[in-house]
Amino acid sequence: MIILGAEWERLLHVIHTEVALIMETKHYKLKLESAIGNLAIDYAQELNAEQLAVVMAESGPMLVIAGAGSGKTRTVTYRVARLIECGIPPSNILLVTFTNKAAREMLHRVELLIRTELRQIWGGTFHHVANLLLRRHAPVIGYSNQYSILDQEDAKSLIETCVNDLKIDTKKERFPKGEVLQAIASLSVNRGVNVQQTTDERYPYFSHLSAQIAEVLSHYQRRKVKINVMDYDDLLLNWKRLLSEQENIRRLYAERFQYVLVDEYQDTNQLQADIIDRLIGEHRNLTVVGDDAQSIYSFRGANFENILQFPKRYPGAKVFHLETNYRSTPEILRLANSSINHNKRQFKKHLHAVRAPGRKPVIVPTSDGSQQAQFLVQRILELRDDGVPLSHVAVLYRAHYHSMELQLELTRRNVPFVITSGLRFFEQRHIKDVVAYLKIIVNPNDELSWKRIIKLLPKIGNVTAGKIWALVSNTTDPLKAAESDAVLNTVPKAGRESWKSFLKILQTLRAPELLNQPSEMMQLIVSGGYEAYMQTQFENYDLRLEDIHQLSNYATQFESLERFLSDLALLGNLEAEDVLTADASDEKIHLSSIHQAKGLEWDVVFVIWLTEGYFPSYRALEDPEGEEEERRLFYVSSTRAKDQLYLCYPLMSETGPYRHLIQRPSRFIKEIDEDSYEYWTIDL
DNA sequence: AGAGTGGGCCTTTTT
DNA sequence: GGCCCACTCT
Repeated sequence: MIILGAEWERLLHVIHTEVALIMETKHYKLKLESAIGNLAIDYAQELNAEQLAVVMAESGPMLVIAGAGSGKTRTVTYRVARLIECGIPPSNILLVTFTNKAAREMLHRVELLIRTELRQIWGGTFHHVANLLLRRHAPVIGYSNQYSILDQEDAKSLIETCVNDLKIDTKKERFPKGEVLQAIASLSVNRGVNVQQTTDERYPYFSHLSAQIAEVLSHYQRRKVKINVMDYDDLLLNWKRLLSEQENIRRLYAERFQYVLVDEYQDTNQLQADIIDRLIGEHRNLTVVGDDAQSIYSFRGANFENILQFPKRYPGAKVFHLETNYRSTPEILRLANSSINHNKRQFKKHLHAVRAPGRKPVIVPTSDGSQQAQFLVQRILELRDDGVPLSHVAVLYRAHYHSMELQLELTRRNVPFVITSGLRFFEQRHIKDVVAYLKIIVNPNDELSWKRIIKLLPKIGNVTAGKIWALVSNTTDPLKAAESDAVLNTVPKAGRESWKSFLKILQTLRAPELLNQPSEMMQLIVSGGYEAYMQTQFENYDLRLEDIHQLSNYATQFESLERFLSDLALLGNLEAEDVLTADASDEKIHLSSIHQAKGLEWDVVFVIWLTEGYFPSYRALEDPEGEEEERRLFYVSSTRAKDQLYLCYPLMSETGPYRHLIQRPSRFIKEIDEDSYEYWTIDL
């Protein structure tokens, strides 16, 4: 057999990682109870009976139905601590959570419990773990280890390029936009369903185009491999491929991860469930935790059948229930229960409160959105006078634009607030521009980043950028190729001077002493011309410059450029805030979409725009399962409150898609028990 | 081919 | 109220 160079390297790589993994992994088939006795933690003292049962359970598949506020995090934390106390090495545990922040917090709490540092434990989101694995094994499935990660916007624009390449006439007949195509691709991959079926089910008005759509998407798929990039879905898909196409790799990780815990299981999709199925191998030590009543991500492919059918898919699985709510007053819980009981498809549960009685939730009709905003500000200030700090108050809403009026009013009245905004920090233009420079240093084949930064230069638009890309791609060293005269002559005369200084920056960035110094590199990009560019482009240039400085500061803690870039791509919205701004939450009220409020809690919660069409949203109701999911969303929002809950609905709206109509209160308000709340009428 | 301007359209949720 | 698109001028 003749083995060619690249193939040989791939083999070497596989052998190398296998050996490394075997060295780390041993077989642990402990009976957990055999190790009780010399435990440092007094579990029975610190947990209630329901929680204790979960923590002490033996190996094997188990499902924990954890109601809102029932101490889910606590339970998972103690279970991990206990596994470690029983002798399971941390490196044999995998903890998958919904955000990376959640994983960090849980692991930190475990460290406090067992008084040891836990570096070797693998924890994070599915995407994060996928990235860790793929950085090791990408060559086996046809990528280089230096692949870049596309965010949604990048994915969208690459798909649009594909539509252009295929010369599809988007005018003759209305063809879906990049955003829709990206959503179709994503749903198909995550639900394990083909494009035809996705369009039929979710975009029936594009059904007749599904052959063309499929063509665009397969073009997109090949294109990504060619330029060595993965989008969010590829991370999961390629993780699954690794496990199903490479039996040796699957076996290694099945043996390595002796205990797998998955949090927020109700929001996993088919692809994620498949990955877990393949990963747990023969030992079946899988703990999944979640609450079917809080499944709110079907729009991105989550399938709450995963949690409902878990006992069937894992015969012999034990099912545990955490039904004691420590968070909310009985009044708030009663209202939430009375709403969620209208859902048919769920596990039966009897979530009960242990806290002392408090105030009844309040329903507040207002004449319109601006009166609603005035009421909120007034009530928030009264609460502050009564000793409730602003940081203990949150306003939640179904869609980001519902908060616009309130933001104006808060600003006008000088009430400080933080907002987990629609636009993620890292998706802002100036951040993406600077990061694109770094990306091509790591992955010089990254077409999107190339085009992004050269289009910032004067006299270079789509067309010229395309020509330049054609010249530098398919060369062994695209960064070097950019210095050729052929490229310079492609640039319009008026733009050649700035092109030359651009080349200088590229050269500087590649200097060996800057290798893996993302922070210094960013400073150079800014001083090398980007600052001047920002001054001409943005009226709030100084704020944006400050953002970049903070990011650069954050970058200092990374030992490699590639790690920094992966982290940025996979960091959620909330986490960005924590990472970059120390003072984010002192003495400020919190505005958030309900989705982003998942897992959080506040003393006082206001839910706004509880108006038919807004919440539940008309769009969501188009789907037959939409109403139940919207009701779960309402359940999530009301169970965020500890002491006080206010449900507000304006009767008239001057803005928004359904303006100038008399609005009706949300069905979610009408259907709850009448004596579970009181009404307030507002005079302002 | 790029850059700038005005009219029409649409408002869900995100790793 | 903001964003995208099409159109026009350079």
